[in-house]
Amino acid sequence: MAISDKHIHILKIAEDLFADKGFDGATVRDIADAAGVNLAMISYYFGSKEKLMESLFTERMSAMKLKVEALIVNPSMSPYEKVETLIDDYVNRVMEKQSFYKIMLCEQVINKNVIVLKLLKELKLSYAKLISELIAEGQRLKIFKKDIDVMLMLNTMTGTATQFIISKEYYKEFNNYKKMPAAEFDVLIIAKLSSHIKNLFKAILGYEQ
Amino acid sequence: MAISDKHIHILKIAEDLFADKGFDGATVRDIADAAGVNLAMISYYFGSKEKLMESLFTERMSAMKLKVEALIVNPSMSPYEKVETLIDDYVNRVMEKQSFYKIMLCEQVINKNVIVLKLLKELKLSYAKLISELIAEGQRLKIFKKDIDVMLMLNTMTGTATQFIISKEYYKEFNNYKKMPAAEFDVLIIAKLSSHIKNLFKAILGYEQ
DNA sequence: GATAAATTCAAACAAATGTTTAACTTTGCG
DNA sequence: CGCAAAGTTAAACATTTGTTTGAATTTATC
Repeated sequence: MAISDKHIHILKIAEDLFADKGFDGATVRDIADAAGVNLAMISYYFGSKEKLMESLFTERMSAMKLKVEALIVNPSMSPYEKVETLIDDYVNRVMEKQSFYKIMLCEQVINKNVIVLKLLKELKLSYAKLISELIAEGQRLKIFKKDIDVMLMLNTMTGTATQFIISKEYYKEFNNYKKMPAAEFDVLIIAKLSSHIKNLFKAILGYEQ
Repeated sequence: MAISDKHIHILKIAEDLFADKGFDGATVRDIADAAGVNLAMISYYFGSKEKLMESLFTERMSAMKLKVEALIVNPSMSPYEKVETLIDDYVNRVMEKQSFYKIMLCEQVINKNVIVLKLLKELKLSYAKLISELIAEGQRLKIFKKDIDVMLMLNTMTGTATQFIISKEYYKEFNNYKKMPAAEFDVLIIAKLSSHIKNLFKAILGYEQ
């Protein structure tokens, strides 16, 4: 199916609503109203609410894979630089696409749509495999420690970042950032999150600057 | 309202269903059927589906608070020991109560029930405050580094653990644990998770054994 | 500008949902 | 026992839900 501007617009609106209310909580009427289109257009364009969700995942996830793959094979970077770049990229992406990462979080818990599930599994495993190779390369070069639990390490990166987006408001309150403009806060927290996770990875991988 | 065995039984069933299908995805009929009670009993016992959820949160969260508080004020432990115990306790609790932690995760994303939201906020902030005092104590004793971002540190603990429970199956597949009995795997992974997080905290807090 | 295809719309549809009702059964207690 | 309270039930209720329909309108093509 060719993707038109209308498709893209509805996907964006649906993304925000799914993130706010969950898949079951956001009704087709909610989405149609927010997108300013007739109720019937959702079925007309996507076939069904389920398929709308699947389109959203296919659309959003296709962009993710390529970037990581390109980074890993880049020959001009050391494993150490690759790890740091990986973290920067990940943190930036999560902060930029908070709605979608919220949806991913819920879908991983709920496990209902088999197509979404398959996409998530594919992404997760291929991601872990790629990073494993990167780590192995660093271990051959004696930059990284032996016996790294790659998935646990990745859990720490994804967990810390996603945990942050769902408790962002508490973070602001606890650290007195309430009056800071949203844009300024985002810049600040991206830097904080990145350096925090890099610090953790340094401990896990055992490298020194 | 006094809590009877029936209350407890329904709560347990509802907990598992909410974790599997989400609050909106699990219907009152689902819960009644799974609990082996008549549909009307849910309203009779709890008032409504929403209040059932609230009861679940009040019930499950009341147990959590006390334990942490008791640990923090314990005078016979050093800050270092307290941190390590805290991690052990947390990892054990998450692994033991996976269903409830899944629900908490989704509810934090979705933010609908104001009472649940209030309980979550209270827990999160009071938790952060308690740990802050513990960290401050360690800093006075020159055991921990200066300038610790307590909430980011806690995000890493909770994020790593919750991320693990939602990607457990991928972890098994990736590390060839598929044939291991579930109980054995749980023991193994609790140990792995604990030592992993302790290692991270060592890097954050800067202490040495 | 005529014709066909694509798009949009209000209305209708059937199924599912949370909740209530009112009758019935069980329990507790003097 | 007698009887009131508590517990249980099947049925009904009013909404809400995702989806479809068939007519109207717009767009594209010749």
